Amino acid sequence: MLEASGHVAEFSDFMTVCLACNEASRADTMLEAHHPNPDALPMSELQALLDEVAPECPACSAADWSPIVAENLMFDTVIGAGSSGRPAFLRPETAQGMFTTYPAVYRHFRERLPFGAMQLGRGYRNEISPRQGMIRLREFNMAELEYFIDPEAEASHDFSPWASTMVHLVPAAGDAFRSSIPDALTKGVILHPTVAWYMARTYDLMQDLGVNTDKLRFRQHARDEMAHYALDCWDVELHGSYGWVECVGIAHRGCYDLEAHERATGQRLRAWRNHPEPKVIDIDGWTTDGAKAGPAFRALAGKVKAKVESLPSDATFPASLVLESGEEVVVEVEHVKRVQRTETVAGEWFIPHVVEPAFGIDRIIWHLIDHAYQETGGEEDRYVRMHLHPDVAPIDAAVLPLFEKDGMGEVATDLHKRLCASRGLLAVYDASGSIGRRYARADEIGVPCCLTVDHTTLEDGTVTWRDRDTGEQMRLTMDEAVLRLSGRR
RNA sequence: GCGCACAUGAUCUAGUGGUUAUGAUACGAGGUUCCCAACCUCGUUACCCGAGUUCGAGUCUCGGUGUGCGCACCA
Repeated sequence: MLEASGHVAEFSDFMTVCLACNEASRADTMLEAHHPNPDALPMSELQALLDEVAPECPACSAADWSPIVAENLMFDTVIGAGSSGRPAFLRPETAQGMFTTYPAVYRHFRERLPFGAMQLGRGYRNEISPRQGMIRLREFNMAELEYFIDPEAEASHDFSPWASTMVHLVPAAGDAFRSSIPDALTKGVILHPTVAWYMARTYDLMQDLGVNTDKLRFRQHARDEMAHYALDCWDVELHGSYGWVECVGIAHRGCYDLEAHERATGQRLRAWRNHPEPKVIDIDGWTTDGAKAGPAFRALAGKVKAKVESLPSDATFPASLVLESGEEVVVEVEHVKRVQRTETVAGEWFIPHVVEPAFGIDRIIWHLIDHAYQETGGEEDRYVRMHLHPDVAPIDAAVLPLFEKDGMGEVATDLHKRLCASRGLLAVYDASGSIGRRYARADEIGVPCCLTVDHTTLEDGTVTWRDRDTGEQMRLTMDEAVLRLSGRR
């Protein structure tokens, strides 16, 4: 499967080590001046070119290189124990399983395009030196959607909700600019409507998760950067402490993947398209008479048949034919027969195209936190707030009795229990320290609101609702507070 | 992978070849306080791992691991 998808080849770098200083370099990178595209060379040709050119080591200027070794970015492992173990790789992305199960998904969607399959899972890459904390991991989480479409069908996405939403676009050619996504599609900057559609949907998702959209941009892959099969590809980049980081890739992969797997396995990975009107085809030509041609041509019979069937209806026999493989044969009248019939063709099989939005979960979560984290005050009076969107905040509310006496503790405990019993809600109870200290604790971990129980609560059942972001307070009955919080879910 | 640096409670940090290893913050218990990290008392938690040198190593040496930075790498 990984060979079919190109990962075995594509995820390899050809490395060579300088025998003088032990510095490892990529052979193809060093030979860029001597070949138009050394990246595409097979290993043996690259080795020959390296021997011929003998480039200087970028580290020590020697020109004495070890034989080229293929370094694969996939982790290899062994399935099973001892000598019965079979070599295997940890997947570098989740996508491939969705291509190989395409026939089942196609059936599941009752054989009608468009449809999509999604997968959430881990991928593994043998990064040489990961660094950058959660940004480059050897084991990471991703969510990928393979959305299969008919390349000839008119896309009918409704872009009206995004008509006035200006986003930051960095096209492959030309300067960055602000535009709405539908405008960029109309102007031909975004090449495909379905790609534009997922860009728009992704923009909404990022906003709903609490990404600061001023720190979001769409960057189009340049031609030479795009995987060779992709027709168009836009990354969503988020800006944080590491600068602009690719967090989502939305790629139009054409029919590359299904075609590659079909070629590798022989299994049909296609969809059926009816013609608007069934096509009536008159077949008028020749074929071989197997009973006569078979014994006459033996091993060549198949090729003779192909050749004869390619002849026009006015061909005459006997005839001397040159086969595709070069042999010349004489075909007699008795070897052939006329074919004349009418066929009705209702439609055709074709390989769907696929648009793939792929989300780097860890990178997105990291940026949610990066964007939400805010320090105010100075060295002495630093105050930290985590402005997490309420939908992603792990704790929905904090219940704070002003004091744990005169029954306030009991009322607060009851309120806390009520909140936690509400579906999808998680509240914490905190009675230690001054009230300000408890607000600070809650702000620091991003609790969107605090509910404070005081003496008035004992009299009329109202609590103070304090907003994390503004510090503003209002009085609500406990019923209203519970309702409000569960309504957020 | 190469080079350089660093590694002490939950966090930040002081420190020295020699009794019980600083301090602050945080956290817990109690007190106080009627709404934004106040204050008082008490309390819990640490020298990255392994080997070596030494009477004695958290401190010195070597190796390992991890993290950061530079180079390379980043489909």
